[in-house]
Amino acid sequence: MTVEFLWGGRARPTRGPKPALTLEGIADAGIAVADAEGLAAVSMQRVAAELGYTKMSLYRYLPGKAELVAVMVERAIGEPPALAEPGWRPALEEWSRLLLGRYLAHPWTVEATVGRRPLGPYEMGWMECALDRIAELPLSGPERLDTIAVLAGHGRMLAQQAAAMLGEAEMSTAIAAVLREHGERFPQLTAALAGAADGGADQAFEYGLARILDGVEMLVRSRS
Amino acid sequence: MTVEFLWGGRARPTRGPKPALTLEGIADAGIAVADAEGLAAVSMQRVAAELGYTKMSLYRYLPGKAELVAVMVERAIGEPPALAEPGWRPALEEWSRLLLGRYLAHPWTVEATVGRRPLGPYEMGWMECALDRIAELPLSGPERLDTIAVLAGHGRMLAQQAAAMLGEAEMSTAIAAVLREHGERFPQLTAALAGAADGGADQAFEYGLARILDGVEMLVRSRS
DNA sequence: TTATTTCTGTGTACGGTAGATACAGTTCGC
DNA sequence: GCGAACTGTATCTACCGTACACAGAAATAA
Repeated sequence: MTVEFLWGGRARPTRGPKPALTLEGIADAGIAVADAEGLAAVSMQRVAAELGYTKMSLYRYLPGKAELVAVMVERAIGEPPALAEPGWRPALEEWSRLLLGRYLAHPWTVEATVGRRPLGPYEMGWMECALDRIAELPLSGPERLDTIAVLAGHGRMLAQQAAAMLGEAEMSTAIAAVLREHGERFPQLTAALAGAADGGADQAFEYGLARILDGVEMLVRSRS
Repeated sequence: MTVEFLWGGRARPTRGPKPALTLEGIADAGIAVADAEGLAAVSMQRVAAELGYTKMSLYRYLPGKAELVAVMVERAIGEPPALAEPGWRPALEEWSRLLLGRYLAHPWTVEATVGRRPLGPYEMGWMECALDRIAELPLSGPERLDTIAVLAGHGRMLAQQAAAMLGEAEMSTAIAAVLREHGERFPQLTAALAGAADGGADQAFEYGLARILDGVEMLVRSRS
């Protein structure tokens, strides 16, 4: 259902009144709501109201809410990039940072893409353009897939973490508040957090990215 | 709100009738529903019906649904393990595999733990016990935190991926079906998937785990 | 031109959700 | 025994997604 909607071309009928809305416009309205108030605030009613129409009119453009969210995700992630960096490692770094940027620009995309769901053309395009840059490495097909999956997962995790801190004061405030009271039960956690207050999320992303790519580079070197 | 509920002790009042339910029993009923039919099937009504009570009676034990899910997650993740393996790397491997096991046993926990939310005692205990095993490494506090965050994120990603394949035939069926039609647009993806059909998720998890820990080991060695 | 067909947006209705509130019954401390 | 405190229940509001019937608009066929 959703997969046909994402991949199938939608032919405009010739008869009848001109449609007042467009699929893209509806999705953009949904994205605006999600950006401002979170994915939970996105309802048919809300999106339709944002456009000045009734919720039922949206069903002329989409089969249901699942498809709305799917299209929103596709447009939020956007077209896959043209990677400028030469060499597989800088290219993967660039790819990872660009993907993180998309996630950070629309933090709700992480929430919207958990669980079983079909991928859209853009999302597949992102995978394709990363795989293209590591095609020549001495890695098997599954290994290449797993490599970019780990990188994408790392970006998702960090975007989620960054979004959690966004509305809050400093670091993951909930943790801090709890540690102030139960710190003695978690000495290592307390100690590790004491040395924080630096770059935060940016630092964390680059640290993980470097470790993952170091690991990939080790494997590649061992096979050359 | 949720954080006080997870961390604050609940004192039983002395007067009045005996409670017919327990918080643990309610959470377990919720877990049973989520295991069998997914997190979406968990509603106050459904959980109460499972116990033979009306939904409003649950509000005597929990402030709301958010707290129910939080308690469900805590019980599903369970007590942090006592890591048997000696040495930091085998210990982290054990920790990662155990965590993945918990996620796989209750796939909805991944879905239930996206976005900003307070951590419970068990979840913090998992972090603590991993941090304890890498406390002596030449890594800064944030680096130690980021290390286990990357590992946890990898486990989450894989559990999610495994859950997506669970109800389906072979590999991520949606991708396969799409590639059958639009394969020429994604040559690298097609090629990479052609060499699959092996261990699948298990293989993918071990691959990523090895790469990440290789990267950490490189960093540790470079500082010794 | 008129009639017909097809599509648009809307109004209504239904079953589901979370939760507030008011209430009747039970059980303890005094 | 009595009153206070607590239990579970019934009722109510406010949403949610969406199925369906319908009036009006636009393009085609007559």
